[in-house]
Amino acid sequence: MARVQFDKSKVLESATHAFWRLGYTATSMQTLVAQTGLKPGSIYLAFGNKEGLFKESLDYYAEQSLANLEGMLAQYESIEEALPHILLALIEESSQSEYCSCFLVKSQLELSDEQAELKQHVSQRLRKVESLYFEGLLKNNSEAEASAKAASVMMHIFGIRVYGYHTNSKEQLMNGIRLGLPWLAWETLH
Amino acid sequence: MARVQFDKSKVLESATHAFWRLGYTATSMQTLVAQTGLKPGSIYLAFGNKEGLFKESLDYYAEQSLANLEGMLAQYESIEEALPHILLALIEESSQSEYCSCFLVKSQLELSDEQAELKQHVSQRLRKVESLYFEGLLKNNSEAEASAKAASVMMHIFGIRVYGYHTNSKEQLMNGIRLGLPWLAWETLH
DNA sequence: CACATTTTTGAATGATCACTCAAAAATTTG
DNA sequence: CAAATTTTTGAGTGATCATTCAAAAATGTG
Repeated sequence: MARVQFDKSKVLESATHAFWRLGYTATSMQTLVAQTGLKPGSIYLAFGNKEGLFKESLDYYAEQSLANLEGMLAQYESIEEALPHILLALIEESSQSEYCSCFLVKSQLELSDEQAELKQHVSQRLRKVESLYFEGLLKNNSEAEASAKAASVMMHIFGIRVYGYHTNSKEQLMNGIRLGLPWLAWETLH
Repeated sequence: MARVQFDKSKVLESATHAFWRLGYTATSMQTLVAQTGLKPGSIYLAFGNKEGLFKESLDYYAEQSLANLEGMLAQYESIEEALPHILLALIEESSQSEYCSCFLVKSQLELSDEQAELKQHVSQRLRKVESLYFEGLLKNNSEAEASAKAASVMMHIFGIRVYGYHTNSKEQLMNGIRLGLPWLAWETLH
């Protein structure tokens, strides 16, 4: 065959799902072979090695997340209006069965300094999310205010990702973020 | 030998350090053998298996953390006064080289539903931390207020643990938590 | 349609995984 | 101090790990 036969996006979809759920280390190549339907040789030809497939899975996830985020931001007048909806969606997501937290957050915490390059790769995608919030906040805030508010939003998102993974209490999460982010336009939620 | 020869607390210290830094899956028994100085047979006689050693390491870490937290809370008049110092210490910690985030948070996110028992074990220790904050907050707050504030504090702590692991900006973290926790007695910090 | 090129196949590789166990050593007990 | 009990030792276990590669199959090219 001179043309690629498999659907790369479907392969990345299933690889992402496996890595997301089990983590980088705990996902074996044999699991990936089973999940993607590809034979070992095909994976190694297309992605180099396990780390290569992991990186492309991270990118696949990050691109979808960023696109989804930009879509949400575009739907509202201001970021102060959009964020309550975005955060509510994260909280709703966290109460689903088989909730896996955030692939980027999980990967960030799993990687140690021995995998500095991979860790930086993840870190870069997380910074991209923060800069999206920062840019939006610059419209109605000074640079210092926008920076602090973006950091606060990121910490609350991380909070939801961790808190929501070990407890199942939407109400508790909502009360927490309403208290911590009082400058958002919560009144437009209903 | 009819008496245990090795110092259990020293063994748990080094095992905790390895699990904390590398994660449960990525820490091999051979690494643990090298780090603890014990031979495989001794580890298995004392702790049953890798999971048993991991659980005792989690408990070792959790007990130290809770004791340290209780010590900090006892030093101040109110929890509103104590928390700025506690959070500042977490931020300072996050800027150290070889910072490993929080062992409990990392473990919580690493474990999937396939390891439900271990996951619950971690979850229980995290809830213990939250209930400590909740109890302290009950002194000056209604039950509903104390509950929401405790959730907010936990989310900010999770935020510091994740944010501080991928970025190195004490200032950004401080600005973020001052903004999100305005009801704390920040003025007593200096 | 033949030949060059590229992809797929899947059994096999050596390394490393968690874990075992019989023998040796250390300690308690009588 | 001798016998009983318990711990330590460390080479060895089969299973699973990431990865390879020669042969087969599928396409592009002239």
